[in-house]
Amino acid sequence: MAVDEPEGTTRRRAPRVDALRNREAIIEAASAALAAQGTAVDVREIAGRSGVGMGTLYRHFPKKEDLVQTVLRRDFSRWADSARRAAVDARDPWAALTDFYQQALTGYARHCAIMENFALTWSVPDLEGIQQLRLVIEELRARAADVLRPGVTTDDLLLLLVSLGHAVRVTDECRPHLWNRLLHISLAGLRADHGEPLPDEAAPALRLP
Amino acid sequence: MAVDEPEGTTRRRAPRVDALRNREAIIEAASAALAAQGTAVDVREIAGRSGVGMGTLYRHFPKKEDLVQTVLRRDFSRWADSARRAAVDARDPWAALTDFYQQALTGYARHCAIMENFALTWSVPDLEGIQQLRLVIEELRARAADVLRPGVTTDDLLLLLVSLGHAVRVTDECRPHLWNRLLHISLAGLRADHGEPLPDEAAPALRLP
Amino acid sequence: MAVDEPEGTTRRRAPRVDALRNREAIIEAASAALAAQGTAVDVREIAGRSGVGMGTLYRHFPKKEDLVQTVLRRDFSRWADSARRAAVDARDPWAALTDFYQQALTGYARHCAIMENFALTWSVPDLEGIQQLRLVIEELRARAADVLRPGVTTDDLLLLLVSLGHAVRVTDECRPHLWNRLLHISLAGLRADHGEPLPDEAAPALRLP
Amino acid sequence: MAVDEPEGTTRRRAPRVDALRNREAIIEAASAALAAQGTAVDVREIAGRSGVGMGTLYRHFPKKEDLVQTVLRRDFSRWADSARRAAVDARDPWAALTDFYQQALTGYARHCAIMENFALTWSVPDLEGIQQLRLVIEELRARAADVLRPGVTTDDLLLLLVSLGHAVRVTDECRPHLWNRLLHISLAGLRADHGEPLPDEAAPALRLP
DNA sequence: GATGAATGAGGCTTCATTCAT
DNA sequence: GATGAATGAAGCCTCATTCAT
Repeated sequence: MAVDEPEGTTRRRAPRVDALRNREAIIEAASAALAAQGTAVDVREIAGRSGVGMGTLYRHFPKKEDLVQTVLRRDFSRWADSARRAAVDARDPWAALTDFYQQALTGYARHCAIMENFALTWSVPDLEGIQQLRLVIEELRARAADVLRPGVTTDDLLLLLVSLGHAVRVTDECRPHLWNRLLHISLAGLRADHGEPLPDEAAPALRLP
Repeated sequence: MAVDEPEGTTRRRAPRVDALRNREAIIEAASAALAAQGTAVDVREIAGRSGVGMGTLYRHFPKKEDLVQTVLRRDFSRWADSARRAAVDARDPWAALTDFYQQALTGYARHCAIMENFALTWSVPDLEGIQQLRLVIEELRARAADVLRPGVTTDDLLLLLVSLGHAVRVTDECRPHLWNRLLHISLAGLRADHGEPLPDEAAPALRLP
Repeated sequence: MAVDEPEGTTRRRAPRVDALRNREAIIEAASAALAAQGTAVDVREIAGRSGVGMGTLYRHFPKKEDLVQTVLRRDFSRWADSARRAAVDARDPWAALTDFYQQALTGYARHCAIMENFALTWSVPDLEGIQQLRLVIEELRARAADVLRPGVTTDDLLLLLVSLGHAVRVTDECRPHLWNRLLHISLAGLRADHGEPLPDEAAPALRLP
Repeated sequence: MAVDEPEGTTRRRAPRVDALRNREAIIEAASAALAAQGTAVDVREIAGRSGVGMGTLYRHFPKKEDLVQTVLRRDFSRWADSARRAAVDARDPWAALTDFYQQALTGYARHCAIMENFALTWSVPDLEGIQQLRLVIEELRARAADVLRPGVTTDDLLLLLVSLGHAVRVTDECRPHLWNRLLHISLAGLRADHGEPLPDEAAPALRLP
């Protein structure tokens, strides 16, 4: 403890440089480990990969869950961002939508833990990060309203992303491009040239047109 | 003894013939537990729920994996069967396809462990049970060929099922009918009235139409 | 229960023929299993090999230990007998002794559980069966007294048997005749042509001649 | 902290450097437990005796087998060493041999697990530790060649050790010096004053002289 | 602040023994 | 009496978390 530090103080001091570096190392290692093995990954492995001891890891993240959330928020945001950027570069609203899906699914869908987490979107709707993605999708939907089948909501588009994300994960290793066909099919289904309204969420249709 | 035995009672102290009843109890309990918690469920919990001791459970299923496989094969088959039956009753090929998805997704998609297992479809393609489902889908596809978008394969339809199954699981508790809308969208995408060919699985399209 | 059986009677009735047959089958199976795997053998395996159920086995032998003791006594006696017979046929007292060892070690030394049990000879000296063997050895010793080194006791000879039995068991599979050389060496050491007295058992010699 | 630490205390809450102390405590406890109960000893008991938790034990030795091997190698080596030292101090080659056996049998022969392990000498001849012992015995044999019965091999001497080791173990508790007499007898049999050659290992003699 | 050793609850599995038919 | 299913106490091992240095 520094000599000029007043007793009993809790003044926030700038964190040590190495503490920051450690924190980053932990997050990077955790990101890789979570991507590869999902949230079931052993904390020891993360500590090992980051080159820090267990104590250090637990100083920065008192519970495994804290670390997982931190990493997932970061990775999730990056993912959402990369997908958003793909969309803004597009030449028209429809291309924006398709490029968005393409990038989102290509980019992070193989991140095991993101997919696990993404599945929680609806059970924990205020999940940080998801709002960001919602906003992007909402805007894409608004801009593409003319070419979208009437009644398609942001939730529909979000769920489609979750759904296709799972398809990607499932086929990534053995049939790496199969999901792309599914994306085409789904996107075709989103286009405006279909007459029937979509079923009301509150009243499940037992008969399909 | 047997005649005055009230129906539906008998738990604790199960004998000879009731080995079967125990076996069924174990399978039922395991089915419920696997559906709710996936394959990570504790064997003790299954034993507890079935009302049998660990030894009994392990007499019937020497390894946890044996029990899991037995239950999954059963549940998977039932699932596939119920979906198939929904299809055969349909009034036309297209309705057969849509009813099949409707039933498949309504029926068992909330079964955690089936979904885990189903996700392995492509990495372990000879997974028992999957062939049965493939055959059903293959036939549905053949019958509906006229109304299906050209180029749609059995694998596409199978992956769509896996993909929507995930959507069901994800939204089942909080938005129980949301997936239905996604199903409509995807089915619309499968219809014949779309001009462009689907992308070749071997050559990933970087640009979507 | 037979009609003419008086109430409350405990008159020993002749055991059923099949009960006897079962008992024998259990003992035979246990003998084989114990010989091969020692007392650590699974009771289930014995029941399986004998073709009876667990309940039958436990009716005849309420504890695993009871069965083990029964079998070992039988096998031990047979062993002792076969060794004794080899001795009585010998042409002279020394040959009787050597043939006895030869037969004893050749015959049953590969019986895992007998060896385990034989090791208990001294800690449970009234072990049934051991007395029989002691008598045989005592007689052999008496008859061979002239050619035996003075002071050699029955216990010495018995311990030599236990000791060599272990050597047999240890080398039986990979060097099946090595123990025979050790037997020769030991027997040579038992002959009369050595001057020094053997150390008193009560006073451990710290210095050897 | 270190200077005022009383010697020989410290149990519970062991730190950094004391990982070594813990490791040693585990090994000591395991050595005692293995000596007393053989390799069937419960891992929990070893942990309990060492005053560490299961986790600590498994940190140092990931599998029970690892701990067992570590301890046995250590104890075996110590045993072999103590026997070797007894031999080098002897006044002549014959005394070296006898002192070696005396020490080897006195010292560690009561170590259950070493005996279990030693019994595997021939089935796993490259068992670590055994080579060390072989070398010692080989040298003793060479030096004592003049007084040894012709044809006695290192394997003979090694098997004699195993064999007598078993005798020690068997009699250790109830007749603690009985084995000493057997050792005298065997050693007498090893001396040069016997005319007949030992039987060839490959051709079992059916008739003894 | 960093380190990594220590902890112990909890998971899978085996097997001697009991019990209902 | 026979049967074999049921029982449950151990036994081995893992891993999130805490703690002394």
